[in-house]
Amino acid sequence: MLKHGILGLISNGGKTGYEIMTVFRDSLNHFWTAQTSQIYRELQTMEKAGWIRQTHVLQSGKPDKNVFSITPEGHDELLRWLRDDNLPPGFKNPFLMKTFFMGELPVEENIAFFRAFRDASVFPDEGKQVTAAADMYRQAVDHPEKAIYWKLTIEFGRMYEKMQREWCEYCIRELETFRNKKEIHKQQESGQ
Amino acid sequence: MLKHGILGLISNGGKTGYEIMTVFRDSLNHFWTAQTSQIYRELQTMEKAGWIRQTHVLQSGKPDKNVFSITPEGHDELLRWLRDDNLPPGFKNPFLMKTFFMGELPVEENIAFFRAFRDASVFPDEGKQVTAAADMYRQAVDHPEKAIYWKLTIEFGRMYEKMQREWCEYCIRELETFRNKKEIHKQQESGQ
DNA sequence: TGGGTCATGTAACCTGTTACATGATTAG
DNA sequence: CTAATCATGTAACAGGTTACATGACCCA
Repeated sequence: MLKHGILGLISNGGKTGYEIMTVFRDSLNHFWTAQTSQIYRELQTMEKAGWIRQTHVLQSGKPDKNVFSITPEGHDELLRWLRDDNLPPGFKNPFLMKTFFMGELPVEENIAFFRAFRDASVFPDEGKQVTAAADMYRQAVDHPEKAIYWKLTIEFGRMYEKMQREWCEYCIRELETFRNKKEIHKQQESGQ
Repeated sequence: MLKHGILGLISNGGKTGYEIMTVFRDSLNHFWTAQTSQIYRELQTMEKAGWIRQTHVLQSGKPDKNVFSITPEGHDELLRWLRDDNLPPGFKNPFLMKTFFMGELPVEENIAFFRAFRDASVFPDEGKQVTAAADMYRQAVDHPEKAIYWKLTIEFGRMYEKMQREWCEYCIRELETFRNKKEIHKQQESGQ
């Protein structure tokens, strides 16, 4: 998957490992992450596979760099992957895992957990996003059709966050009802 | 993470590796997956860590089994994890990755992609869910507080699916508008 | 002179997937 | 008779994280 992300990124112009890392960090961070260590490793295997090709570029005042560009084989692979209706691999959601086993803790603590989760914005911070947006729109001068797809992924992030907040509200309501029922039960017991 | 899921599962009664696998397959499948190979490996390392303890049980008419139960140390670790507000590790969404690079394909193909995605139910099939629900409610006789948390995760799945369908609708609308604009542009050109 | 950016990587480790291997019982 | 269920694992590989290591230039 990361391999295909890299192919997509260099499909409109060669990039260094470092540049690829910055794009992941600044623009794709709301749906994928990648460390330099992994990027350089993937670049090596992709070159062996013939999907990309390396050019050593000498620079003055800066370290030399290795620019990776896509080969025709790499572009074929990119299209093949885009068209392939592979099911996503096993879905993992750590928050739901926690939620599932939360019964081990007091209800009050769980309500606090959901309140904190609701208030914590998971979506990348405004500042970075504005920069990323600026980059995108600069690219869009040449390729307006690229910007639209970026907008679609951003909209997903927004909708996901909204849904998550609503889900937290639902959880809080459910747990409060549950807690209140228990309270009444207790009071009745001690009243007898 | 899987380790903590396993701890949670055996916190209310020892289980075999096989039983743990069936719970992942039947009840937790909407937010986590795990193969037996991984489960048995994790059980080994968890035993070494002192979180769980193994009892060999002889059976007649069935193969012998190894029942794993949680130790006090394991239970401490479960609570520690539940309370730990660790950020989730790098979020990965293959669908958004594809969306981002979809500009490489014709718009018409992309619209078809979103239509297919919208119509494909990612949520586990009804039948299995009913069985899982029955299991949960059977458990709930003893522990009504456990069933509520399961309900919360199910509700997340429902809300997520709904959001995803709405997002697909949004994407289809955006791409149709984009396509229509291009069409008009083309007609104007050929009209000149 | 100290921190940020540009630039490249290695090593060890952990997590997850795929494929393989075995074998008894039970229900249709 | 055959497929499903119960039951246990190993081996190889792929993907991802953390920690470490180096070094020059530029700006404050």
